[in-house]
Parts: sequence; C-alpha cells; structure tokens
Amino acid sequence: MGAKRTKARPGEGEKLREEILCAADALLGEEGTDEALTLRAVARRTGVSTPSVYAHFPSRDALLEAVCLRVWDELAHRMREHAAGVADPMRALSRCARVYARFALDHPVQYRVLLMRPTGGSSPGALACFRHLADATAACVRAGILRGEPESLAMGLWSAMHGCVSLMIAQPGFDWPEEPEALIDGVIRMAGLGTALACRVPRDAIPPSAELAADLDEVAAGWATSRDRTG
Amino acid sequence: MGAKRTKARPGEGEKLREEILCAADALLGEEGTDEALTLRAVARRTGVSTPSVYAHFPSRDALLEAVCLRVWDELAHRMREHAAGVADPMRALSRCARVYARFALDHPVQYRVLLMRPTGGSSPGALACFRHLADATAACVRAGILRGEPESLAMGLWSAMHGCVSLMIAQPGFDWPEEPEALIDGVIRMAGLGTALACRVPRDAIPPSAELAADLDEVAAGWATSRDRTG
DNA sequence: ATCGTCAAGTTGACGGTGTCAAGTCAATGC
DNA sequence: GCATTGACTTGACACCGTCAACTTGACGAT
Repeated sequence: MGAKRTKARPGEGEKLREEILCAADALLGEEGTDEALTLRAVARRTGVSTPSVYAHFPSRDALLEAVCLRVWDELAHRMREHAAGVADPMRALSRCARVYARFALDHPVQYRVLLMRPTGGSSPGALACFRHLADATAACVRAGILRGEPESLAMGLWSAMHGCVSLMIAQPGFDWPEEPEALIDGVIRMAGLGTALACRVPRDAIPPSAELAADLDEVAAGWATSRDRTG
Repeated sequence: MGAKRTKARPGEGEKLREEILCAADALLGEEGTDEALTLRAVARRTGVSTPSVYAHFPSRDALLEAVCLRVWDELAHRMREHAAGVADPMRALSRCARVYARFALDHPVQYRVLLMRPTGGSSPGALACFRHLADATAACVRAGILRGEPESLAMGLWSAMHGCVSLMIAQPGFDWPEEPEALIDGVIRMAGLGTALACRVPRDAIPPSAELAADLDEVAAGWATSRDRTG
C-alpha cells in the first residue's frame, strides 16, 4: 500500500464509509457493470485494505445495494420537480412515468442491480419506484378519472414502464427504435389509456374485436381533431 | 473421480455435450438459481473433469445460455396450442400474452438468465419471445383491429408483459396480489385496450382528464352489459 | 508523563470460482 | 505394429468473498 493512510481517530469511522461509497460509485460509473465492483477494487481505490470494507458493510451485496440506492434520491427529486404545478392528474401521472423511464435509462447499472436481480425479498429501490407511481395514480383515482384500487392500477402501470426500460437495458442489441423516447411515449399512452378504459368496464366484459374496433373508432373520432395535447 | 468413465470413441463427443446439458438443467432446477451452475458442479455431476466442459462450450456463460434456451421450444409449443382455432385475433393475442406470462413464471431461472441480464447484444431468447407476440399483433393489424406498425405495437405489449412477470420474478417479496393471474389478466386488459385505443388517435391528441373520463364512460357504458367474455 | 483500553485497519489464509497449457491415453487408420 | 488423433485429465494461475488473528495508534485516566 504505497500511500500510507493517516489512521482515523475513534468516531471517524463514518468517514471511511463515505469514501468507500464514493469509490464504489466511481467504479460502477467507469466500468459500467456491477461485476466490476470487487471488494478488492474498491478497497484499492479507497487506499485501504480489503477486509476493512467489512467494518462498514456486512457483505459485497450490501455495499452494492447501498451504493446503488444513493442515486434514488434523484428520482424522488425529479418526480417532484416535474409533477409540481401540473393540475391535470392524468397529465401528472404521465409525467411521472416519463421521469421514471428517463431515470432508469440514465442509471442503468443501479436500476439493474436494484430491480432486475433476484433479491431474497423485495428491494427498497423497488418499493420507492412503485410508491411514486402509486401516489400519482391515487391522485387520478381521487379525481375520479381512474377507478378501483389505486395500488392495483399502479402495479399495471409500473409493469408497463419497468418492462419498457428493463428490456432496453438488458437487451441493448435488440432492434429498438433509434429514439428511445418514442417507445417510452408509446408505452405511456398505451398504459394510460388502457388503465383509464379498463378500469371502467367490469372483468370479462370486453367485446369481441369487431365491436371493440367500432366502439373505439367512435370515441377516437372525437379526439382526432386534437382537442388538447398531453404533457 | 470414483466411477471411471468409459472413454468415448471418436465421433461420440456430442454425447457428452448432451449429458452436460442435462446435468446443468438438473442443477438449475434443483438449486433454483443460476449461481449454482458452476463448471465444477456440472462436471462433477456429469462424472467428468472440469475443463472437459470447454470441449463443448466456450465459456460458462455459453453453457448457461444454451441450457436456458433448451426450454424455449416449450414456449413456441404452448403458443401454437393455445392460439390455434381462435378466430378472434384480439382474443388470440390475449391468449398469447397469457401463455407468455405463464411460461415466464414457470421457468423463472431460464427467463431471468435470457431476458433480465445484460447481454452484450440481444439474446436469441428475447427475439423468440418478441416474435410470438409480434406475430399475433400483426394478425390483429391485418384484421383491421389494431393500426400502425405491428412491430411497434408489439414492443409496447411485450414491455407490459415482460415488466409484469420480470418484476414478480425479481421481487418476490413485494406485496403482489396472492393470485398472480389477477395481475397478469389486469395487465393484459390494460395493454390490449390501451393499444387498441392508442393506435386510433394521432400522437399528442389525447384530451385532458375530464373529457377523457367522459368519453371513456360513454364507450364503457355500452360494454357494461357484458356483451361478451374475453378468452 | 505513562499506562491501559479500545476502535480502526492490516496480514495472511481458506475455500471457491472461471480458465488455460500441457500431458495422458485409448481407439482408429495405414 | 506404429503413428495419429480426438477425448479427456492433470495441474496450475489469477481472482474472488470472507474470516480469524494480529497490529497500531489515538484517547482518558491516573
């Protein structure tokens, strides 16, 4: 260990914890994959011996989870920023969804670690993601635009958004539209209109294709003049 | 190695390849996670030395991918079985989606390995999954029920289905409905109705919440009498 | 000023992993 | 009967997460 570390005084152990998190974060950012987050690599980068990490994190997985969770505050921040002052709750919901997708694509490694890996139970990252969407959904229900259990409706919306971004993250070689926003917007429209429509009709009350098409043509005719634009 | 293997004659190398795949498959099934698929474990189970695996698979990842792909035929089989003889293309599509979800939940390890892991490019498993849904979607477009590029529409449907099952696989501790089919059916309804409706109106032509609610109430009123049941 | 205490870090090791280079060995073709 | 060759093994390398035991240095009390 070339550069000798000045030993921390008692009570300053927290400082090293922060340094470790920073090193881990930088490592993830540079290598672009969680496999690069080796205990030895992060220790070397922090200028400390490998087992020292165990004084602050019980295992590699715990460190990985901790460093990935760090960026989650940004999601909450962006959500508030973009949904604030949007009166129409459906529009606020769609903005939430768009922010969600952008966030996932901006932090693919962290998103993957917290949401696309088999955790024993459920990751705190997942719960946070869901809560944001569920809150915006609940607002729509309160406003009478959506109907039913908000949590159930939100699960559907969450599924659609998560599926969209997680596929783009895990299958970058797939033939996606060159503009990711195109797919994202499409999914938001689909999910938004879909839940709005589906929560109005009772289970198993969907007409066969022909009538379905006719009915939807009718309602769509009214919108075709572009009475308004979605935010 | 206790039990001596009778050495294979030239040209019989393929046999070992099959044995390795079987051992790997059994290992995945028993342990329930791909981390259990160790070269040493599969070699031990096959009764062969560790590096022998390299004669048939270039790397651990290749073996993992190969063994997970084995079960993919079942998906195609189930699709054909359930969609055959369904005249209504929208109903056939929803059946496809349901089969897709069941398949994923029935083979969580394989699904995870092939669709929820960062592959350099795009996994063949992903392409197969997408194709099934895309074909059923194209049938709906041909029948005039859905409109637009079938591939684009299918991507949205795929996102919804994949999001649903991949979340349930990766976050088993989340507060899902005790009946997974409930969420799956909900997502199928949402996605089906959503694409049917969204592909009828031009981009950015969605009315604000109040009018949206009114219009959808109107069309839903016609369906409330349960004119038909979706398969 | 010195000593004991105790948190903070280090050393060294263990068992496990994927992977590779070199060697062994039986079956085959000539 | 001999060389060849494909199938497989041996042994090693570098790396990994993790743990037990040890060292070190700053502090409070005397």
